[in-house]
Amino acid sequence: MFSIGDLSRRTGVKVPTIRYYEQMGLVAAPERSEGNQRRYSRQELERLAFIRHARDLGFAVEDIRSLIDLSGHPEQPCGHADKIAEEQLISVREKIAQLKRLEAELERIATCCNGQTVGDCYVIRALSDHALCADEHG
Amino acid sequence: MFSIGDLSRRTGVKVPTIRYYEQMGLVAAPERSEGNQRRYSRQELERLAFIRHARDLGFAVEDIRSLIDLSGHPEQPCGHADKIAEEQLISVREKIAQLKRLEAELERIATCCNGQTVGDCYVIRALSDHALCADEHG
DNA sequence: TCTTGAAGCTCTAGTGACTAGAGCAATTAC
DNA sequence: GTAATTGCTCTAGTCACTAGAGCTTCAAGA
Repeated sequence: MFSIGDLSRRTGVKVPTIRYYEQMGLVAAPERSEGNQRRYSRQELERLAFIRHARDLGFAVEDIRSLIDLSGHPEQPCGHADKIAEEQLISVREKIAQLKRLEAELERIATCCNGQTVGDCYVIRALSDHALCADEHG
Repeated sequence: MFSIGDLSRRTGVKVPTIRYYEQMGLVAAPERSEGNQRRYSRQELERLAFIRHARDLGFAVEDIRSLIDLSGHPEQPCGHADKIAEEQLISVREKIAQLKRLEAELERIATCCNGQTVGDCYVIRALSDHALCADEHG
């Protein structure tokens, strides 16, 4: 049996976060010691590692809930799991595209400032006047 | 003079968000009509457009506060403004790098599933077993 | 002038995914 | 036995909004 601290060290999930996941129903409430401390089995360790891994990949808690539900039914078709992963991939790609637009604009703004004072600072001027932007962002 | 709705239409900032910015002290409390409704001047319109633009570029509200303070002192050196923009650029680049790692991993996971059921679904297996990952992420 | 409907007002609470802190109790190592 | 560490519950804070209730004001047409 593992204490909550053991679980935290083995999965990389912080102790308060584990308790938060329990509150949210992502992990089941575990057994308790005589002194009311949480005691986890290996199965619960694995589930938490699964959650950690999915969070690292950017899945929302609700998606993780679905994936956990699915993994409890290994005989069902996996179209739903594939769909969740694919949508996550699409969402990550959209975020990358948006951030790249920002990067381009910021790069232009941050490197074009040859001014000495705020009065002729390109950063401030560019923010004040959208017309100075190279293209649409946001 | 503009109503809060005029301001919203002209800047693209939603009405509740304008009120929220006022509460946060990002925009000053404007004059009021006899019936207690907000009435904005052109100057306030421009400030809100500045804020909108900076938010679109991903600046945090605290950074925007600094940039606004700076823009009120055009005679001061603009090193601080440049620094804020540069740090924002660095932070955007870090986010892009992290998301690209996720993209690679998700692509591998989402496209490798040739299974029919959850039991042999690569998405579920990859999440359960970090050892299946191509490299470190998260 | 009256009426109607849109727009405005304040206030509270909710979002997501945690994080921080207070004030205790239990466990573990020496 | 004792001291340090770890654990417990509970509340509140983070960020940047967003939603909703219940009310008032405004602008345009009849």
